[in-house]
Amino acid sequence: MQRVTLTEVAKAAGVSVTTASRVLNLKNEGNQSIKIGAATQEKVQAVAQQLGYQQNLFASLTKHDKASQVIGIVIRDINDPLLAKLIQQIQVQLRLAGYETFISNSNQDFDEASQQIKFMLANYFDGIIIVDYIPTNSHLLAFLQAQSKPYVIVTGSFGDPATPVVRTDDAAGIDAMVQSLSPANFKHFGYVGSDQIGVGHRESMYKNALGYAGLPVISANFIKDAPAKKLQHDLQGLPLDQLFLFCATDRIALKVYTCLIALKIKVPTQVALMGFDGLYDSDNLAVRIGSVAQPLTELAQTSCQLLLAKINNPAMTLPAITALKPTISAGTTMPII
Amino acid sequence: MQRVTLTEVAKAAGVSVTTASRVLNLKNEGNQSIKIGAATQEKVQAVAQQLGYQQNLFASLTKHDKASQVIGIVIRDINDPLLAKLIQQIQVQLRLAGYETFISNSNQDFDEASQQIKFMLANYFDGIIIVDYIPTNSHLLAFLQAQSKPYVIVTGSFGDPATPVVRTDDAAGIDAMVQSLSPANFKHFGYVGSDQIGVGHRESMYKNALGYAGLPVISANFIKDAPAKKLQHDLQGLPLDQLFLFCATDRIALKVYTCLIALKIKVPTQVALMGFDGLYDSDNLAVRIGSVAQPLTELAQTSCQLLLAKINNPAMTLPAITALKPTISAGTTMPII
DNA sequence: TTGAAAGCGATACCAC
DNA sequence: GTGGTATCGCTTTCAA
Repeated sequence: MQRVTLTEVAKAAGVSVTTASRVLNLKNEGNQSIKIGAATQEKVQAVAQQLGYQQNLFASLTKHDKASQVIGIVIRDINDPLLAKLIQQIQVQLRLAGYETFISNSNQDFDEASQQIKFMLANYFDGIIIVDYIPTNSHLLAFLQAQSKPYVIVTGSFGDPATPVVRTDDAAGIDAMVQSLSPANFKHFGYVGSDQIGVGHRESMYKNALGYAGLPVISANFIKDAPAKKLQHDLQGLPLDQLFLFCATDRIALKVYTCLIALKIKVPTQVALMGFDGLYDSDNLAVRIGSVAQPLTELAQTSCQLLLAKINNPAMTLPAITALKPTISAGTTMPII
Repeated sequence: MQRVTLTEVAKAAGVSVTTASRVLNLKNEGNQSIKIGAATQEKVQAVAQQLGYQQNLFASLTKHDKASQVIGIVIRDINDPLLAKLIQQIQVQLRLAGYETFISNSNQDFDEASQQIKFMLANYFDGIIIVDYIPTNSHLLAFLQAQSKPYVIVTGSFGDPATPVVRTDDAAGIDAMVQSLSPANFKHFGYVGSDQIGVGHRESMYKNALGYAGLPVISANFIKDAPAKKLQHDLQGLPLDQLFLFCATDRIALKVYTCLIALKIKVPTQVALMGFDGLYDSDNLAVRIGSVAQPLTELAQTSCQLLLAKINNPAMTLPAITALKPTISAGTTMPII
């Protein structure tokens, strides 16, 4: 692990550490105000290169607590394609603002996440973005609030007034979806749910929206997520004609789709299908699942904007909740809406 | 950003920094050899808590360059579900060994990856794992080799003798797949490829394996990845009877599957389907794509093992290439093999 | 244009 | 048990 230090470079180049430091920083930032002899510069550069000198970022940050230009992201599950997309967008935003990003995956484990967040607090990160955690336990939250480190929570549904949360307005999206339906096209309205965390509330939102729109709800047809065989069996119990099926997530919708096709049910003529998330927007499949699409770009933009604002002005107070509206995309599983 | 320093805690508690440091480290590690007065301990703990003291990890590492117990991972694309799975497994392995993990996503951009790797070199990471990069450009490689920081490359197909690479033996997997086929079941053998990076070589491996097994290759039927409409059209041109289709990836296989179903072709009776990667091993879909499954666990284990070995013994030389064999899983798109 | 020296936050060694 | 002090690698005054 023995790395080459600036002192060694300076010694080898026959200059002082001060000069060596200046030369190397000159290279990095093009600071013109400091002038150094051309010969000295060349010599130091050459020696640094030859010795494989690598600046110790940490040490260079210690004094005058400079910003590190690094943001940490703690993510609930990196295998969730939606979250992966989201952090990619966040990363793009941060890069535009000149920040590097380090991601910490907590793998669905809240204790793990706590530890990682604490780890980031103990580090040189300028700010932290917490993705898709709903801290039911308020211990960590209190801890976070006690620190001066700027942070933002994305997609979690927590609503503590002292906690800046940026999230999707699921209810507004589901309302918009229901309102966009042509009532003449459908006789039945069903739901396929899931036990996945943070998704259950969509069922009642859907029921509410249907009730509000004066559309008939067939609660008997609300079936839970299950293995394919089971799902296929349950689907056969539904009135498979002019049926509108809302699925809690796009993943479920895709599964339902393959089941329906296997049952020789026509989509969207017999059964129309809508998912949630906007996961399959590209042409990766032969079908494009209609969906209430998460406003990923806006989520990313807003959260970054808030975080950066807080970093640049630590005194400011961020809004507790910023809710963003999803957009409706018909895909190929819906008749024209 | 003003964070509370140890000095402030010490001052507030009316003790020396030394004592404060000792108390706080005592808490973290349960070191029994050092004895501190109970009253002092309590006081320091209380003050630290109250002030929201957070250890500056960096500063505590400067001296005697201690290990940070942090490994950095640079990944080509976090949106690639296979890579996401892989790094999750790596993370599990590293956690078992007591290491924290930070992920840097380079988003398919090699320059970005270079920058991130350099950034990690400039940091306190104990080692670096580079996931799925094929450095055609040897500049970065030379740079890496010039540093003393332990590193391992996973899944990249680069074979520089001084570069430790852990990878999947695609050819062995494809050979095994072809050998496992019952020749009586199939008349035709087709391929659906992709322009995706690092995947093209599977076509020739497949052809070789077929040739070696004395099976007929219908090269006319090797079609490229395309939009669903195009793919569907191309598929119709194939002899859709006792046809075995090998797809370069599981994603392509899934797309092909949905196209075939839409064309009312029966899988696996009329067309049998095999993908590559082992991506859809869970019950997320109504179909389980047969696949040459990447040995993810082994890839993770091996790469971590090598990296940790190098960290613990910097003098050792890691093997240039470690190739691991995929396993064949029939899924539901293959007749019993 | 260059260098000496102070200082950043924390730990480790050596006194007391 | 506790505290003073050197030290880590680097940047930043302040002199020269």
